[in-house]
Amino acid sequence: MRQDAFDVSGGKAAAAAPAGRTLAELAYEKLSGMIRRRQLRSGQMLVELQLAENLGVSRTPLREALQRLEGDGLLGKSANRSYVVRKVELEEYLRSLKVRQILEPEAAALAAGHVKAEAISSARRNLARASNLQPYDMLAHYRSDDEVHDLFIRNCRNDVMTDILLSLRITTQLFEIDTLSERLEPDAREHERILDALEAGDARKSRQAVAAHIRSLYAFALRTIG
Amino acid sequence: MRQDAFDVSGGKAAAAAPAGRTLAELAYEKLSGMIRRRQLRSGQMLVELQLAENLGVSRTPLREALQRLEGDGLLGKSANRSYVVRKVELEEYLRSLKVRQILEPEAAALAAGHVKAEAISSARRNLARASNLQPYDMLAHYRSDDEVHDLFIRNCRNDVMTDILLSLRITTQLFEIDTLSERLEPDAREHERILDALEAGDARKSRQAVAAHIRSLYAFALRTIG
DNA sequence: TGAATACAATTCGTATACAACTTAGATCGG
DNA sequence: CCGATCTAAGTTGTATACGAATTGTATTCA
Repeated sequence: MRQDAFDVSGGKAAAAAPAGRTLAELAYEKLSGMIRRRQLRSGQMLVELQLAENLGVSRTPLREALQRLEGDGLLGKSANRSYVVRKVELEEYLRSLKVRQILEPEAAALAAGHVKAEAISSARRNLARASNLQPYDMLAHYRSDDEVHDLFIRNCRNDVMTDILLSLRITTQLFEIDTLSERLEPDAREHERILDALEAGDARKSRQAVAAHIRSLYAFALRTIG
Repeated sequence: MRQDAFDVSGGKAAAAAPAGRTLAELAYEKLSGMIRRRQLRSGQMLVELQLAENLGVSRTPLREALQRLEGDGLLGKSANRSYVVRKVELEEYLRSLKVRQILEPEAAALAAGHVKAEAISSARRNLARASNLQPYDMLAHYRSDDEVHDLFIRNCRNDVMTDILLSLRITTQLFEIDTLSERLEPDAREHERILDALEAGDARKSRQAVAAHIRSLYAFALRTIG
């Protein structure tokens, strides 16, 4: 009656759950994907009963999913207490970029020399593919972006830093920028430099390449919108 | 029928809620306090029905509170699917210190010159009081610690950074260290240097003082436990 | 015609009942 | 005496019913 990872007190113990995944988890994953794929637009109000019927679950597990999504920063609450897809304004986007500017270069430096060559070449392939897609495909752009940043975010060997950087990327993706296609070319160029540095296992160059990339994002946002 | 901060689509709109605070929020606050005050020990398993009766609410709002607390990192889930008070091991503590070592000095530099003199002197008073308490009072130690760090965490004028640093402090406080009383004297000394730098509005000195403090924490943890 | 008020509909918050599942303990067989 | 299996108790997951509060609309009166 002892658990694996937790030792101290505790009472009797027990359990319960429908075999594999719970409906709440399922709803969470579906909604998370819908938001990221822009099937639910920023600012859109979510009505629980309606959404529940749509997903084929009752309100209880749906609400659990909504609460988790709020915690992740994907949803917010309107004055009505209704959930809404969070809208990230320029100000918050810039602030989160400032934090990323501090952390991500360090993560890249820590990851240098610890990224599998296979993962790097995969990122290179998808980067080239996304760059050449006609017409411009925003989702492919985001996917490639994720893949590159994930390389050092997930390989910096510091779980705490990884979690923080992953959640910061949510903010980034929730920020809707209608001139995003203009970032395709500079992103590709800067990402390649990052991949080169990681591949070489050069911490200093990795740090520098990521720093330059984020500075570039910051300047672009200011120039285009601010 | 338009909300304040959210513009896009949305449907009709509506609302509902028991006047002031909801039971879920109330339960959240109570539990959060109980964990921080160590009334619920790390690793302790929480039984929903039991806890609900204890707090005088039904399982539904209680579960909402538990889910939020899990999102905050205060609770985890055991293999039983039961919630447990999260146990932070040395490894995670050190990792979170590494991240703090990167971010907090920057936060302090950003906050320098923007902290109200009144807040600083209050922190100084409570610091002195906590240092002289006989016998050693862990909770007072933590409270004073919070007050000092909050000074620059909440005044760095970057919400995103503030939220991240606040959640990192949860990890810190969940890490149970039985020789914490030995930190009383060094903490006091280092905190005073931080307060001096903030009071002078000197960004460089603030950054340096915070960096030194966190290095000291790191070294202490390694020396005492590792 | 305009404004104020009453009403109805919609929505979230909460309690509760039930189902699914796990574990502990007892019982039975070898 | 040891092991396996069955049973019962306890816990979480889910559905649903009801209550409370807000908002949009209609109605009425000046």
